[in-house]
Amino acid sequence: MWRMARPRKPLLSRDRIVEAAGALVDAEGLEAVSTRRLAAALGVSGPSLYNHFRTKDEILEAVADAVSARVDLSMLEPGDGRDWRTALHDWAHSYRAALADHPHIVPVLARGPGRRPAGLRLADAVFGAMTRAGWPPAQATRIGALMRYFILGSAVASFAGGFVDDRGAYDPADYPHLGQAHLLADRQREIDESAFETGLRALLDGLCVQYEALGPH
Amino acid sequence: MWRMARPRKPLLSRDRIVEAAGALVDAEGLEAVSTRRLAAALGVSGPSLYNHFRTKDEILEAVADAVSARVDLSMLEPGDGRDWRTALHDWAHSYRAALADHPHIVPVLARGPGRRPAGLRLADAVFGAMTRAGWPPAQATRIGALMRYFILGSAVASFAGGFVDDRGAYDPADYPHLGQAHLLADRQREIDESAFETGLRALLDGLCVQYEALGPH
DNA sequence: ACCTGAACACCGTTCAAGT
DNA sequence: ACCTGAACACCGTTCAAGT
Repeated sequence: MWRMARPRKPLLSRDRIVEAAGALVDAEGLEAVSTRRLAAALGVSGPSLYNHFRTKDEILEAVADAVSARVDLSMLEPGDGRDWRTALHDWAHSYRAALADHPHIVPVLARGPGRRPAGLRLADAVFGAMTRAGWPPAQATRIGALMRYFILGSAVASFAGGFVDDRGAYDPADYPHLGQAHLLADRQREIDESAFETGLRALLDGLCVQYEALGPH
Repeated sequence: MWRMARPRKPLLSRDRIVEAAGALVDAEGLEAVSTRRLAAALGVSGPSLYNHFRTKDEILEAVADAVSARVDLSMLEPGDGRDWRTALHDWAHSYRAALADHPHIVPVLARGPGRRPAGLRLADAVFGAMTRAGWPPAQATRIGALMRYFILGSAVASFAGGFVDDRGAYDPADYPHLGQAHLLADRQREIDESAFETGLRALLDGLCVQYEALGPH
């Protein structure tokens, strides 16, 4: 008589948890994620999650990391033919697109790369591409950071709040310049989009100015 | 025998609540603010707050608005002599300084101006200054938005997380370019500062390029 | 009008117990 | 090793009751 077969199959895994948490965040937002709700979605009881993650926060970090991991980095890789400006431009768009797909997790991502490996890979890829293009290392680091600031700042403001839907919420008399039309909810989407484009172009134009000043390549 | 004097003096007011909430946020962070803790700090019981605010979130919005209200806007006012580029530069610095003074509320601020009056006044002031300088209204709106993206994105990343203190947290082999030194915690502060400066300059240089293209003034 | 205590429906996390 | 139920110490918010 042989002993009982040990746990035939773990019900949970880090990957399954992250996937379910991501789906819950996407569907109902960050504040809808509780350990009990998430566990229920996985057909399991609340405390089970703690066999795979130390805290709920770690689960959300992992969800954020999974989104970072989906950002296209091909334009920053050594083999790619694009010049640094074009590479930065295309990367910014692919980054923004990944965030737009998962707007509710953006505030977690914006807190900084933390220990998230995919976030660090992003920073590393930009750094590598910029140094290869001739930027000094210190400047390459700054470019990675400042692009992140702009892209994530734009995403937080655009995808997580913005102006209010209610047309009567503002008294035009209080804001002499904006009063007319510029802060209505239905205009907000196009403002966000065009402000992102304008800002990205300004950033890249400005970096070109600094690049010229480095001397010939 | 005259009837009991009616509530001699309200114990609470919106202003007192916002002030206490702000102090609590500054001292212990956003997640330390519970209605019970806040009420206790005010010498009152939890539900009392609901006589003055509809939700806890509204209290935090008011705290965020109070921080916005402290941003210096003098450089954007009609009388001021500064050209638009200098005004934008100085405003960005005063904005960042106000956020650095209250780092824990930054994530709330970053969600967008919402219904917060001080946030809207900021947007209005930038819009007014840019149109007076000759920018077309649509561009003036975008400049306000894109500057906000950059300033708040930088503040969220810098003041609320960033890289990790633990020097052993990263395996350099995983990040060939960053491995050496660029992501150590003690370097993070100077990186944030210099990346902000570099990005701000790039943004302003880039806007100047676009401004020239508008034609003569 | 403004504050209170009690209560409701939740939280994140720990832990002894089971297999 | 991995999952469970029970429990702890909290939450935000509502509401009847008091003054």
